[in-house]
Amino acid sequence: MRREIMHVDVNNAFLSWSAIDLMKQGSSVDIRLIPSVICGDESRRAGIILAKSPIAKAMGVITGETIYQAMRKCPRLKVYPTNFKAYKKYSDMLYKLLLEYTDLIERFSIDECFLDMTNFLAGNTIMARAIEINKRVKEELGFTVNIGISNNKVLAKMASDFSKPDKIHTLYPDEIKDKMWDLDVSELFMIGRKSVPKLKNMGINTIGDLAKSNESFLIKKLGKFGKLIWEYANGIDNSEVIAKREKPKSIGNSITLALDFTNKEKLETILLSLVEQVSYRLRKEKLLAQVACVQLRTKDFKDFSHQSKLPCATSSAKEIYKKAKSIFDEMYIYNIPIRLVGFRVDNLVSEDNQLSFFDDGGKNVLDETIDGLKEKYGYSTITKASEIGITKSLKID
DNA sequence: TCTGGGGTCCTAGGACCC
DNA sequence: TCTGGGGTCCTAGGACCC
Repeated sequence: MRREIMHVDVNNAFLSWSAIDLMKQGSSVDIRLIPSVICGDESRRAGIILAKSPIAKAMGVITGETIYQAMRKCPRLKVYPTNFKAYKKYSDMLYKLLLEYTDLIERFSIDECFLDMTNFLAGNTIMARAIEINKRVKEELGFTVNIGISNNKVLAKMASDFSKPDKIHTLYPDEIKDKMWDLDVSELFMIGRKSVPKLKNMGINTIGDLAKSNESFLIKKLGKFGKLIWEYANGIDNSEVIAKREKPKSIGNSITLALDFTNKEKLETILLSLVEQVSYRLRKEKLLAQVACVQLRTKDFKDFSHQSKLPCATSSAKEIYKKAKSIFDEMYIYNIPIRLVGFRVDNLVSEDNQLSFFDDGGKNVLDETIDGLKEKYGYSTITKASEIGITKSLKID
């Protein structure tokens, strides 16, 4: 059956949302209209550009570069911090509005949704619906969206990426050749930095070249990924719009340190703090972890990670830290400056699945008490000694 | 004063078993 | 002291997305 799929993409989400929020707080400038960027915290060495205004863009500022590079291109640049609380709020407002049009919405990221409209059009055309959504978002929420329309997700997503902002585009199968095949192959969803040179070496420059290339040759060269991108280039995608959020498959946190650390005890303290954060999130999701994974990044940007199975599925900070510490001991190399420490848990299983087999799933009273307080007063209110230690060492050292 | 943080999925190689 | 092939599990690393 032919599906009716829409992809809704907020134009310049972080910058637009920050702009609206700043004005709501009394600012008289609309930062969308001046040379401005949203940027991570430079003092924490996270100073990279996350969004830029049209004027900043015109001056050559690009997403992902450092604030230092951006300032050289555009010295008058106004820099604003991220405000994820506000972003979440506007994202939820958009989602709520979209729910008036269909029950089948997949929140693909904070600023993108897929809508399956197939059984929700009630005699209207999907284009009429898109026009209405576009208008209402602008008028009621104060920002603009691009909407892509087609019969599957990948085509709808490609369509929403055509000219911006505040536009509606279709990309039906009979339009693929005209609208998509002339684009550079790097524009195709899932083709990133590393794949472009590989494809160019094979003489594949445009999406059309990819579509017309030999599928088995691509599979031989790139495996499953080759099949996937060949299908995308030909507009083939049978994946469903998934409305309800599934449980996460892994949970992790990482931190770039304000300074490179070589000291083992300090790194361990940071690791403990990450384990506490991660295990808290794990318990909130009512999940248990079976694998622990420690990630380190050196001063010169070499990443390495080690993982190991936990003796039994657990969400206890103490149990998990025991494993994390032993993994770290085995990885730690004396005197190598470390830039980033990360910790994640993997192979997650649901608490209730597990409890029938193990009496307590490694639960512990201290974790539960702390979680209760965190729920009541917010995450930062109560911290174990290790977390306080962290804040201090990050600031003082 | 180079280069964030949160995820998912895939692959390759080694260990181990039959 | 040398040898095959299949299967599964585990780990490290790397690609992609936003």
